[in-house]
Amino acid sequence: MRHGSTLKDIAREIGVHPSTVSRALDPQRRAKLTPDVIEKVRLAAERLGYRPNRVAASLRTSRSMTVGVMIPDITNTIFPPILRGVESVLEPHGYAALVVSTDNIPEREARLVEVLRERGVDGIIHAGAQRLNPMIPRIVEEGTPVVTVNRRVDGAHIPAIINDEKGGMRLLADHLQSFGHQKIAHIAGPNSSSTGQERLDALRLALSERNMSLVAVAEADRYVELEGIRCTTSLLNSDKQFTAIVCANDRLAIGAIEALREAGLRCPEDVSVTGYNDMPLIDRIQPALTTIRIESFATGQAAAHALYMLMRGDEDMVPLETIMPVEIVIRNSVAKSSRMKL
Amino acid sequence: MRHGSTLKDIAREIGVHPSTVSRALDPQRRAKLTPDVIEKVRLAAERLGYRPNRVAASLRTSRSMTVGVMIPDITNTIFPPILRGVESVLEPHGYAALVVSTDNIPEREARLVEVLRERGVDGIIHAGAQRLNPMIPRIVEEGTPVVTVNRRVDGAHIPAIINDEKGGMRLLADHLQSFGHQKIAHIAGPNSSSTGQERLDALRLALSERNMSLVAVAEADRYVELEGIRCTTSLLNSDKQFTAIVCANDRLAIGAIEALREAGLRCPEDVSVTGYNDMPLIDRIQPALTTIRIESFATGQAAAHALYMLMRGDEDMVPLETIMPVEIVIRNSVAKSSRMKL
DNA sequence: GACGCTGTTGCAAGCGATTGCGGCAGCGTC
DNA sequence: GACGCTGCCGCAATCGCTTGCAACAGCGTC
Repeated sequence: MRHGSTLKDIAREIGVHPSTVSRALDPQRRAKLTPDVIEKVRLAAERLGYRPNRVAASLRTSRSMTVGVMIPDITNTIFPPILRGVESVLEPHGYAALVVSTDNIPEREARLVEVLRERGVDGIIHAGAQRLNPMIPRIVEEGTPVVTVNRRVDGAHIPAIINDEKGGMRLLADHLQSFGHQKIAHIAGPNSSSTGQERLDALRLALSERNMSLVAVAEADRYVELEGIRCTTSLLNSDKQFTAIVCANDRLAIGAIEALREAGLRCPEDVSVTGYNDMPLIDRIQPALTTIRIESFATGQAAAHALYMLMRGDEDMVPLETIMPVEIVIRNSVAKSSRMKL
Repeated sequence: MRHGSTLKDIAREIGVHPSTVSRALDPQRRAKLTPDVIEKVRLAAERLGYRPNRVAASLRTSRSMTVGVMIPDITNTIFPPILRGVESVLEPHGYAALVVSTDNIPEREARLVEVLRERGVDGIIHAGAQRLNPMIPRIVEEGTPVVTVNRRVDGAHIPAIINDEKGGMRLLADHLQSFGHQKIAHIAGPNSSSTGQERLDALRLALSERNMSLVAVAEADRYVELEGIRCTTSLLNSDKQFTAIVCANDRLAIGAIEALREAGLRCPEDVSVTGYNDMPLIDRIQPALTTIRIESFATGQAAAHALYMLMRGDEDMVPLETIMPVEIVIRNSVAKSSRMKL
């Protein structure tokens, strides 16, 4: 007796058929009923403490009113705002979110997709960071709407919400150029991640547009400070000359700054460093990091909105790709460099 | 035809009754069947790409194998690890998590509880920060197991997972004392939050045990840097003398350090500051903050474990209160103070 | 007053899985 | 050879809700 009462109870109580109660309780169909009946149902429902059983409704309608949200690691600061964004648009429409962590492990991801589908989610928001995942198109083929964030799926027409990486790198390039930087090094994200590859490409483009040169690239294995340190020392030990390091994300930049310090170099006086994402507290470190702010919350909203359209069947209303604007946040990690030959 | 095939399909395929298929697929009841049948079912299930419909199972068994996780704001860095911890123990048992954000708004919280119960969650983990919430005991009375984290519910016997605030404040007091601090100021969290009140009480106790004195307390309205600044300036403008400020959390401490700087005071040379929680990147600010590390991941695990026991009906196996250990992380925000009269 | 029309409610068939109970083989025992 | 027991499987009800269709009441119209 977990559930106090059912439609049948209410029906018996006021002497109507359960189907009538069902209709009376649904704002959509309610219109077709006598106000008197509606009112009686409402009263009885309240009196009995009726709580609709969505599980039963789901079985009948095969719509669960829940969506799956797949996130590599909620501990990564860019994801919580995305989740909030998703929630903020879906919850008012009556959807709840089943949240799972993939850790970017393909097998785990595959299993979690099963978990979600067994539970009958009406749609999935996939915030994975991996570049290729053949599983996603399969889900779509089987009939579950999917929207991805931060990554495009080649070939399949799956709506993707992505950040304007090109724009971000252009902003950074402009800013660096305005301080006279010409020779840039880059610490790229793992190339298994979509952002890693895309940001590298975007940087290349932005620099070449401005006649600046990308003199060296080091690839991080993971987006962590330690890798930022490793890559920076390897960059420093190479014979390449550069006056600024553009990092694929903020944590890498933190590592870069630390490695520079350990090497006896000052940031930004000797070499400038830029980050990406504008994570919380990144404005409090020394030097405060100049970085690109991405609108994670808005990204989550956009993804949810797109998914909602898909779930309603308005497929043609959702663009295959929506590019979220980014902005540069100028702080103190970029300056003229003592290494520049004037 | 969202779902490819059902138990009935498999049954028809190999000429047995659906109930037999159901049993063959369940590791529990499988034992009672002929290996031959089990194998045929397994094969047919695989061939047809059978995916169990948990919604139907839930309706029948009234167990949804999902739990609700209520979090004030996932954007707050202490919560993501808790969520991961919860997931890490519940997921292996076949549970998925419905995650909702309460924002600490009572009405919203009430509505979300409805949302969760309509969806038939088997249990709820409530990581609220509010102190009193009469709704929680009601849920329990209605038969849904609940475990709270970070807060006790007076009166009701609802298992709570809480951090060892007393221990944390003692560690801080010891550390401060070892540097000669005697007169301590405190920036407390909002008194509507359970941690706010408990940490204040714990600090009081720890200081009195050591013959140190709490000379002033300022209460923050919210756990944000701005409030840390406001409280610190108000503390500074009072006529109280103190050499250290113990803050109820790290963000408040960041504000405190900033306010000190603005007031021309140095941290830690003039006044020491301590934080609480050990949030990410807090070790990178200037000065690196000495704080208390709470084990959020383990807390989530403990909560999930307790809830699991409750859901299994082993109520007597779960303690009403489990206190998670904390540790002090000593960095550079505490030192001897120039304000001490030697 | 009969007819048709409109509008409101009842009917019943499911959605897909679970499960207590009963049936019925097959075997051993006397 | 009959009986009983064990073990495997089938039967059918059920969980609570939705929904196309049928029924029927009430009304207006001729």
